[in-house]
Amino acid sequence: RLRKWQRRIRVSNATERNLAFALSELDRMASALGLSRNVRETAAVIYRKAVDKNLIRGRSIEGVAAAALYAACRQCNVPRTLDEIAEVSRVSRKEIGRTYRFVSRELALKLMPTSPIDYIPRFCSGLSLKGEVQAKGIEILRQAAEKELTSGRGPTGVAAAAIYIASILCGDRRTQREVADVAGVTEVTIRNRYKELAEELGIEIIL
Amino acid sequence: MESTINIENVVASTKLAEEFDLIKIEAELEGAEYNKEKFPGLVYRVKSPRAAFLIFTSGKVVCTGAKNVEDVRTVITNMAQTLKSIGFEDVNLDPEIHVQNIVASADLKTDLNPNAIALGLGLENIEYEPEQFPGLVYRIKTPKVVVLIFSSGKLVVTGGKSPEECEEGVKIVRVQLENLGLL
DNA sequence: AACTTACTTTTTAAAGC
DNA sequence: GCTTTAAAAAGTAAGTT
Repeated sequence: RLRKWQRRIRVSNATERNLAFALSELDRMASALGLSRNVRETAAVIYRKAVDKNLIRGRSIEGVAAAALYAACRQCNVPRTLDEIAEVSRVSRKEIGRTYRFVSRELALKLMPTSPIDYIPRFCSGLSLKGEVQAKGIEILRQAAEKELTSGRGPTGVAAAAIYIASILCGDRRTQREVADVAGVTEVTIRNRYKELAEELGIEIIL
Repeated sequence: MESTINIENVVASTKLAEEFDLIKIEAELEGAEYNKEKFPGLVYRVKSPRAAFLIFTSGKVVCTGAKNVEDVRTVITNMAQTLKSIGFEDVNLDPEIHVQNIVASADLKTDLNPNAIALGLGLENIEYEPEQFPGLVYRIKTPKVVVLIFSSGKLVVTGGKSPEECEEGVKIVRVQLENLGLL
C-alpha cells in the first residue's frame, strides 16, 4: 500500500517535472522566435492536450513541444515555417513535421494549410515596409487566391513575390535578394512567382 | 474501358534460394554493389526489362522498377537463370512472386483546387502542406491505396497490390470529386 | 537566366542496427 | 526509426555555365 502511494507520487513528480520542462522549452523557443504570449499559451494548451491523450509515448518531449509551437503559430495566424521552428529546437525539421502531423490528427486540430497572407505582416516588418505596401501585398494575394494562382505553391514564396510587387507599385522598392532573405526563399522562386502573379493579374512591373 | 492509369513502378518480393553468398555474387556479376555495413542487401541492376534487385543472404529477393506486372516475372526469371549460370545450382527458376506495391500515375485532365478538395474530403481525411509538398495526400481504406492529388489534375496512386486496386483508387477519387462538384 | 542534378511526399519488401 | 531500390507528381533549391 505504501509502495503504491510512493509510486503514484513518483509518477506524479515525473509527470510534473516533464510538463515543467516542456513548458520551459516552449517558452525558450517562443522567446527565440519573438512570439506573443497568446501563441505561447496556445502552444501550452496543445501540449497539455497531447499529454492528456498520451501522445508523448514513443516521442521526445522536445519534439512534441516543437510541434505544438508550430501548430500554435498556425492556429494563431502568425505562422513560422518548419525550418524556423527547427532552428530554435534541437529536433530536426523532419521530426517536427512528423510529430506535427501526428498531434494534429490525434487532437483533430483541423488546420487549413498556411495562407501566404499570414506571412505578409512579419515579412513586411522585416523589410521595414509601411502599412500601404502591406495592404497592397494582401490585396494582390486575395486576387491571386481567387484565380487559384497559389495552389501547390509554397506560401512563403508566394507571399514574398506579392511583397516584391507591392513594394515596387508603392514606390518603396525592395530587391529580390532583400525579400528573399526575410522570406527564407531563393531569388529564383520570387522571380518565378512574381512573373506568374504579374502576368495573371495583369500587373505591369516597371523596373 | 480505356486504361486510366499508367503503371510507373512495381515492387515485388520472392525467394530464389535458401541462402546466397553475396560476396561471390558481387565478384561474379559486373555492376553488383554490396556493402554489408551500408545495407544488408546486394544491389544489382538489369536492363532487359529495366529493373533493380536487392538480393539477401537469406535467398530472398526484392525487385523494383519494373513497368509492368508481367515484366516482374520475366526479370525475376532472368535473374534466377543468371544466378544459376554463375554457379548457384539450387536457385528456384519458377518462384512464387508477391507484388507488394504498385505506383501509378493518372490524369483527371482538369485543374483542381487543393484547398477546396481539402475541405470537401474533410481536413481529417487528407494531408495538404504546400509548404512541404505540392500534392494533397488522400488515404483510401478500401482498396488500401494512397492517392497524391495535384492542382494540375495529375494523380499518383501508390500502395496498391494490383493494377485494379490502383484503377479503383483513381475511380474513387474521380467520383468523390464529382460528387463534390470539384471536377 | 538557363541547365542539371537533387531533395520534398507516398508506398513496399528485405536483414540488421 | 534508419539504411537501399524504383517511380510519378510539382515546387523549391543549389551548382554550372
